[in-house]
Amino acid sequence: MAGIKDVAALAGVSISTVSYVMSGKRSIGEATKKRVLEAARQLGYMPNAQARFLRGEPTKVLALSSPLHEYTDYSNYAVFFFSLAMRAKRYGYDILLLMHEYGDQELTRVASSGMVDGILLLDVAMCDARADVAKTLNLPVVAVGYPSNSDGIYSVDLDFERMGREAMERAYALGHRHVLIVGTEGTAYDDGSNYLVRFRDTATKKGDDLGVSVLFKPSTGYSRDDVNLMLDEALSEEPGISLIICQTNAVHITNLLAALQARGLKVPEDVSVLAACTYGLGSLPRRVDEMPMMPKETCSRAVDLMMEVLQSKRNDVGHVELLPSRYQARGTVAAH
Amino acid sequence: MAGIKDVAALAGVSISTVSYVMSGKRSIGEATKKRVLEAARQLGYMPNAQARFLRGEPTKVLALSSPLHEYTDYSNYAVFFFSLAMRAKRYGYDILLLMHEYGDQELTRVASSGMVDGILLLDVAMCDARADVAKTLNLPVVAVGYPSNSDGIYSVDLDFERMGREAMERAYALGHRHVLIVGTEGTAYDDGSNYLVRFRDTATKKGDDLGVSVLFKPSTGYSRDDVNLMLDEALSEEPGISLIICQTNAVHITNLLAALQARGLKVPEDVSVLAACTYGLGSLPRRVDEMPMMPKETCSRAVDLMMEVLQSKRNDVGHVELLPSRYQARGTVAAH
DNA sequence: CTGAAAGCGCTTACAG
DNA sequence: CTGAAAGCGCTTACAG
Repeated sequence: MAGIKDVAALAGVSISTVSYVMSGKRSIGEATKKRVLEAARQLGYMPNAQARFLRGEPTKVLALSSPLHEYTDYSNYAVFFFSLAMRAKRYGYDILLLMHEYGDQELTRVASSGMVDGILLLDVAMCDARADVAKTLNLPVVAVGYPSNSDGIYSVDLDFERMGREAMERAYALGHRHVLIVGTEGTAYDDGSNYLVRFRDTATKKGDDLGVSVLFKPSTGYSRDDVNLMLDEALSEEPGISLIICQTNAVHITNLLAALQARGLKVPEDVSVLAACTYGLGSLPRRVDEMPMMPKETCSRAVDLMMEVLQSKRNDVGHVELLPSRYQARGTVAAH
Repeated sequence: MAGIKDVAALAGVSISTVSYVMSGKRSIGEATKKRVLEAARQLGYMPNAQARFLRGEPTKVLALSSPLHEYTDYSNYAVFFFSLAMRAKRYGYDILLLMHEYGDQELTRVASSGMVDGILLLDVAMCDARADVAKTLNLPVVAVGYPSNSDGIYSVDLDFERMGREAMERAYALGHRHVLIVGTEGTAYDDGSNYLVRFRDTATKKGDDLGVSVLFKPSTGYSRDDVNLMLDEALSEEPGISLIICQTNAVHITNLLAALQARGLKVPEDVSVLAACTYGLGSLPRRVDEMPMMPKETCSRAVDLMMEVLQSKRNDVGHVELLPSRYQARGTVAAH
C-alpha cells in the first residue's frame, strides 16, 4: 500500500505538503496541489487510518455490546441491529459487533484499544454490570434500555413503567378486575431483563392500587400444549380472568389465540387480549391490540444521543430519555 | 488512560521492559516483573491497540460487507450475522458491520484504513463488483456466496446448481413432468441474487434435458391474494403442474399451502410441494419437504476458511467450496 | 537481565 | 506558499 512518503516522493514535495493537500487545512499552490493529487491518484493513496487514530482522531466506529443468553432470540435482535447500524451510517459511523456473555472485560478491552468512539448497549438488565464499567471507560456509553444503575451512562428506552401503569388503568376503566400477564421464559425475568421486569412489576403494583388482581405466568415453552397447560393453571387459580396481557412472541400469541378459540372463548367478548412490549407481530393470524416496543424509534434516538455527546453538544452523563409507547387499538380489548 | 510510560515511571523501569513484561517475549527478573505487573494493575494499564496496529499487528477484526437492497429481509440476515459473528468470536475476532448499498468504495475504505484483517462478503450477486475490488485490496476476502467472478476471492456456498439438478432429477423420477417454481420478488433475480438465479437456471436447464417443463413465477407480493393471482396465472398457462418448488419465505409458503387447500388441492396427493434454498421455516403450519439453505454451516466454513488464510495455512485465491444441501423429506412430495 | 533508540504513518505546531 | 521535525504509544532489533 502506498504511503504518504511515496506520494511526496512522486510529487516532489514534502510529506507535510501532501498531508495538507489531502486535508485541505492549508492553502496550497495550484500547481503543487495538482501534482500531489495526481500522484495520490496514481498510487491509489489513502491515508492510513491507524496512524490518525493513534493521534487521537475519531475512528468513526461505535461498538455495539449485545450479550447472548440462552433465551436470546437472534432474529429479534435483527431489528435493533439494523436500526442502530442504519442510523449510525447516517453519521458516517460503522458498527463493531461485540457478542459476549458477560460484558465487562469486553467493554474495557474495546475501549482501551481505541478502536471505537463510543459504545452502545443492547439487552440491558435491570442492574447491568456494563453500566458500572462504563464509569471507568472515558468513552461515552449509550444504552438502549434503562438499567437501575444508569448514572455513568446515557439511557434511551421506552417508558415501560408508564406502559405498565397505562395498561392497568385501561384495564380498570374497562371493568377488568382479574388480569393474566403471560410472560416469556422465566429465566429472562430472573436475569433481570429490563423491560420485562419493569412492565410486569409496575403493572402489578398499579393493579394492587386499583384493586385489579394480576396473575403472572412465565412460559415454559411456546407450543400449543405449553399454552394449554399454562391456561389450565391460570384459570384454576383465578377463574375470573377477563384480560390477558401477552409479554411474549408471535408464535406464543398465535398459539394462545388458537387455544382460546378451542376453549370456546371469544376475543374480545369473553376475554380481551393485549400484547405489550412486543414488535414484529405482523405474522399473527389476527391482529391484536398492542403497546408496541418501537425498537426503531428507540434505536434511532440512542444513536442521535450518542452523536450529540460525541459532538460535545451535551455532557450530562446519567441522562435518561423515556419514550412513550403508542397504543394500537385493533379490537381485541373490550369492556368487561 | 494510563500509557506505557506511566507504568514504566511508576515501576522505575524503561518502557521496553514494560513492553517485554506484558508480551512475555523476553525473560525478566522476578522482582522487576512483579513491580511492573503491580504498576500496570494499579494504573489499569492496557496497551493501546492503535499503536500496535500501526506497527502491523493483526486487529482481530473482520469486516462484514452486507449490502442492502429494497427487497432485503432484515430478519433473514440475522442468522448469517450471528453465525459469522459467533464463529469469528471463537478465534477471538470481532465483526465490523458494513452496511452499504454499493460495496466498492466501502471495501477500499475499510481495507486501506487498516482496521480489519479480512473481509467477509454477504449477499453476493451473480457478478459481484466487490469480488473485482477485492483483487486490489491485499486483504483476504471470503464470500458467503459464489459469484461468477470468483477469482480474487475465496468463496463458500451451498451448491445451488447441484441442488437445482437434484430437485429436477427427483421430480423426474417421481413422474412429475410439469413443475412450477415460485420465486421471491422479481427484482431479486434481476439484480442477480446469486443462489436464486443459480438454482432456478440450473433446475430449468435440467428440466429441459429431462423433458420436464419448468414454469417460473416470481412473486409480486406474499399475501393470500397475491398467491391466488399467481396460481391462477400459472395453472392457466400450464394446467398439468404437479410439483411446486418454493424458493421463497415462510409467510409466502404458508399462504400458498392455504390457497391450495382452498382450491381443494391436497398435498401431496394432488400437488407436491418442495421448499428449496430456504431456512427458518419452523413457523410453518405444516412442515414441507425442503432442500435447506444451511446458513450456519456455510458461515462457519467461511470463517474457518478466512482463518486458514490469515494463518497462512493456505494461499490459493479463487478457491471455491460448495457444500451439499441435505434433502429433508417431510411428506409433501410424492409420486405423480 | 535491562535500556536507549529507531520506526510504524500520519498531523500539526514551528520556522522560514 | 512550503518544509523539517516532534510526537501519538507502542515493539523490537541493537547494545551493553
